[in-house]
Amino acid sequence: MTDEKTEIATPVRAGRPTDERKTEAILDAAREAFFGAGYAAASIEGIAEEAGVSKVTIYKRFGDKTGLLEALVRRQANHMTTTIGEANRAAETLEEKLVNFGFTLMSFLFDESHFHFDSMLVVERERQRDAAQRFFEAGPGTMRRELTAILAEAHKRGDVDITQPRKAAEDLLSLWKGFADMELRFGVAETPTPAKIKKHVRHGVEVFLRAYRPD
Amino acid sequence: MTDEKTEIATPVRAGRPTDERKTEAILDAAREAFFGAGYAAASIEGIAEEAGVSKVTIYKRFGDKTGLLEALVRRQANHMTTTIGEANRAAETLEEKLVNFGFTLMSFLFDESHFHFDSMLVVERERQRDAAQRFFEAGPGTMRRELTAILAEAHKRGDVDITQPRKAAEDLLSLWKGFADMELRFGVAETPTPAKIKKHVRHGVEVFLRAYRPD
DNA sequence: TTATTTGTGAACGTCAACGTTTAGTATTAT
DNA sequence: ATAATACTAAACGTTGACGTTCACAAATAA
Repeated sequence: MTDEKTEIATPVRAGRPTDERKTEAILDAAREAFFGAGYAAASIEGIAEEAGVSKVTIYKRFGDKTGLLEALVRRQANHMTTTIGEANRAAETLEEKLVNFGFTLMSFLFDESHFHFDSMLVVERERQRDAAQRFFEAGPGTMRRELTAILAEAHKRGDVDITQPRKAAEDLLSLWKGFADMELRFGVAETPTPAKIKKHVRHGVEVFLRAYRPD
Repeated sequence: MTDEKTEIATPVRAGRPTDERKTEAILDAAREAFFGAGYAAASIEGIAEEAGVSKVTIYKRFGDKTGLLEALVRRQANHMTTTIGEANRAAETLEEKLVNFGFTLMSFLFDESHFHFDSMLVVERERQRDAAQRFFEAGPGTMRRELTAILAEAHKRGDVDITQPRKAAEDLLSLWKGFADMELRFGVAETPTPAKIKKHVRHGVEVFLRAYRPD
């Protein structure tokens, strides 16, 4: 076996190799198009032009329009998973830890591109039920799980008085997401700055800790 | 003036009168179509058929597709305004009052038809900026104003310790809307029953009052 | 160089939807 | 009865988008 040295991910096929940058460009363009206009209103032709790519290339790579959306959802979900992985950092106090967690999370959720994505997926969830649920699992579902663990541990240490950590995690997530989300969704407010997000997250943590303080 | 008896809203024109039930039927059908499929994907032909009405009638009444959407937004906003009017009922304790308010509100927000409407509007808010903002004013905006007033008054009476009633109102609204909203939006949960809504609202009020109790 | 694969551009067929027109029917006031 | 208005069905022109096909250019391994 002389091929022993070749890594797993080396196809070594003849002919012109696929340009992965094109794949990324297509997905980027698809994101903008689907987010801005919604799935139905977005056109493959427009996406191709925006990506600087032939329409045929898109069909070769993704099959059809739903295939493109699915690939996009998968990439976006991965992006979210890694982001959340970074959110759960160590910190001195519980308050600090929660603020860190919340800040990373909300920065992501209030990011323009994710925000539109979220909106689109809601409309499309009937036809893309699997995709929507997978996305929930990668995003809010994981968030809830990790936050629940943090709170359960804090309870054990006596920092807070929480008998239903999962419910409490939902409370905190709700406080964070909060009204700013509604304002954004109806277009009455602009995307919040990092400073504003931090302030908002801190406020949420304060209210939360006041409600769940021990004794 | 022999016409003194005639009410203001009597045009008394010759010819066949317009059938208002058709207008309602069209708007109902439009709601279902726009909500289910999104604005772009919904078809006027489909709406006409669903409403049992000729396509031409829709164009006569609403001009074009955006006109139809605008009329729908207006009706939905009115519906919301009246619903919220009923939400602010008197009650013995503050807790009771808040639970009442929240329950009426959340029943409305979690209603299937409103829920989809909300989602659609988000995607369409770029092209329907006025409509979206008007809707926000009629809905969440009014909610926040009324709840702020309730909380400010409760603070005066010493029932709670709230220095920023508007912010606190947003907190409570956030707690109510909460995680159930996310689950619903991603299609991982069904529309909650009234009993579940009430339980959820009560939980929110408890957490809220614990965070903002005096002393 | 040659075989092989990626990618492009342009054209094509198809379809669904918007919005209009037309000829005719239904319903009302006078 | 007549005039006026609401409404319908069917057809039409137009546009835009999906997805395919084909001939050809580009890039690579052998």
